[in-house]
Amino acid sequence: MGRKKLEMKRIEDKSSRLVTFSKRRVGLIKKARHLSVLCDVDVAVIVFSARGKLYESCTGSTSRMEHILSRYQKSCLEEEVKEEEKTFQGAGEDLCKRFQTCKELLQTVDRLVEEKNNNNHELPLIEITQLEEDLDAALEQTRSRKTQLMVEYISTLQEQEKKLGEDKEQLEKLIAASEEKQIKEEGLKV
Amino acid sequence: MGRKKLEMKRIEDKSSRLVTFSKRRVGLIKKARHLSVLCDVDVAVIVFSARGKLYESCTGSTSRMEHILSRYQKSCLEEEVKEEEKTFQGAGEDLCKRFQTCKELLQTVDRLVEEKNNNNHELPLIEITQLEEDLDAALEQTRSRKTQLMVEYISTLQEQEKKLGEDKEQLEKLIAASEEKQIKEEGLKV
DNA sequence: AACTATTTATAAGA
DNA sequence: TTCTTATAAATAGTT
Repeated sequence: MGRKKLEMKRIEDKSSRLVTFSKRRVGLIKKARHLSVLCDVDVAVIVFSARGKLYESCTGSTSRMEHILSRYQKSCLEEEVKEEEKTFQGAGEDLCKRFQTCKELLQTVDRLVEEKNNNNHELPLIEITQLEEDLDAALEQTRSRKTQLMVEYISTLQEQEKKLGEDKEQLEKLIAASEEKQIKEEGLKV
Repeated sequence: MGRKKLEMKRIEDKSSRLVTFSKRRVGLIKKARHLSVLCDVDVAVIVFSARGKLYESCTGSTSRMEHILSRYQKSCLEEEVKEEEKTFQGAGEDLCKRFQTCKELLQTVDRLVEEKNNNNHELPLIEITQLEEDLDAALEQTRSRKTQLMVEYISTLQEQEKKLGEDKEQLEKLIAASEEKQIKEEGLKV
């Protein structure tokens, strides 16, 4: 749309490329807004310039990028589940597929944690502590098994400790009694 | 761009709105692709129709929505940190700010976990187990403190158990010896 | 930043 | 939907 038709390939002249980027980026975001307003739909646009600068636009009912991205991820998960249900129907295979979905959730979590770590190389101790505590809370539903095993183990050990303690007491009494007896007997002998 | 200039507001006629949605959606994604190709940049477009259907486009170096969204979130976090560093300079306040950033990460994790839970109301046991194990792995760096305390506690108990076991053995020997002595003495007496 | 010749997108109609 | 076409919008190259 201009004096000359452009080939659909990277514009080699840097200056032209930057100018075109500026113009078309604005144009794209404008078009996104129009689509959103005219058709009453949610639209998000994310652009990263060659130098990594972020340009974003989010229009529609929420106008919050965070929200539309959350909706996007949810939508993808739902789509996956549908696909899985279509393609696989055996119980075992279905399980494997659901498992994969979990895997992907975990990859996202992994990524978040990793990015967090990369951003703040030296988290203060207090923050690490808080992070740990809060993550613990978030995981409460799923991570109970391992903790439970440990608790059970502790409980077993505590019982053994108690039992051994009682045994020890009894044995000490026996020894005391035995010694008393010996003393008496020795006393008698003397 | 057509026979008539449109007002920039929701198209009330449903049929027209749907047709326009279809046309402009395709147009928007085409423009996104052109921007990406011509200027050699990464572009993502997400559209949700009024009925919740997802249309997406991701063009550029990665062409993976997952990747550009991860980059987006990273970029946002970096921006936040910058803003914080600009606005706050006291050590205490800085800590509070970083803490908030952590909070937001955790909210995202919370949301993911919650959404996952909402999507699959009845996760199979095997899957819960895997989910828990993998989340555990993802958290390894941050959640060690609590586990460590438990491990230390177990270790203490184990030591006590061992010590008590040894004590018990010794006491039993003493009793045995004592009894032997008694028997001898009783034997002598008889 | 503006301008303007062209190309592109698309609203309405078939 | 799909195609056609008149017209609006976007924009490439120029200033």
